[in-house]
Amino acid sequence: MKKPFGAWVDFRLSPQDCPKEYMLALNDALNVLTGKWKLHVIGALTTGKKRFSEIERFIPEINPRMLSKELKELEVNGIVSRTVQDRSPAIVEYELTKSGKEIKPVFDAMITWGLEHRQSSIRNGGK
Amino acid sequence: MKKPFGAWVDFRLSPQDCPKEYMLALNDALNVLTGKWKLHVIGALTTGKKRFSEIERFIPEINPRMLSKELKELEVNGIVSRTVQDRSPAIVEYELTKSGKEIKPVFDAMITWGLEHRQSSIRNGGK
DNA sequence: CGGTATCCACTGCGATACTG
DNA sequence: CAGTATCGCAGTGGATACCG
Repeated sequence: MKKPFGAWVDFRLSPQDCPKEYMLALNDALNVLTGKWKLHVIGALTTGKKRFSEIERFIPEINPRMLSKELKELEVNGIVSRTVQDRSPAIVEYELTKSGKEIKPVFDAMITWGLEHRQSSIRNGGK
Repeated sequence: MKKPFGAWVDFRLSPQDCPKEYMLALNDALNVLTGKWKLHVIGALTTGKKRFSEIERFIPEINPRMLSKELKELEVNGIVSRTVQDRSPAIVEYELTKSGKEIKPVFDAMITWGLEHRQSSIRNGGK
């Protein structure tokens, strides 16, 4: 962590001489983002704490099985927290953790790249 | 594109009122990175232009079918370029395109987040 | 050398129905 | 309300063999 990893280009990702921790970190980030609904779920929670059914309404096309699965994965990965309020009908609330909120710069980088990339794809007449 | 997208938190990702282009950009970025070997292939090519068999040696566990497939996808997505030198035994070389090289900040953001996230996971005794 | 072809296992995801 | 159970299918990826 001490040395800033200035250049990606300076190291190889595979297999021997690649900084293991960077690959792990990269994979962590990727794991958080893969799966059809992760982005949507995180997006839903960026507007604040929500209950299961609220998220469902936020992402109309998702089915409860998938939502449950994605939430569980995000929870295991420390991106969202799940809290149960023991009222008469129990209330379950999901919320982004600190890590979950801090993922924003990653999205921003992806969006920046994606927009620029789209532009150059168009310029090249490319697909 | 004019307005910098300062805050992710300011918009919802799903479904109606999310800036479509951001979602598209985000998905573009994600598409480039998903698949078991994409990261490795890009990593291999960050150290420069390489031939098919060189990449294979760089990623020993990959099989030719997968390498071929991943390279084709990366090519279609404008991340790598493929050039054939018409020597007697034809030489095929793969190289990162401009877009391919420019993806570095995305990786850096992911690594930064991943490293920090790992730290806080440990602090919380979590995982 | 730079790939394809074939086959097969595993998994992601959707649809639908059901439960404490 | 907040999920789980079951099924089924399409897509991903591995192993191995083969080709110009």
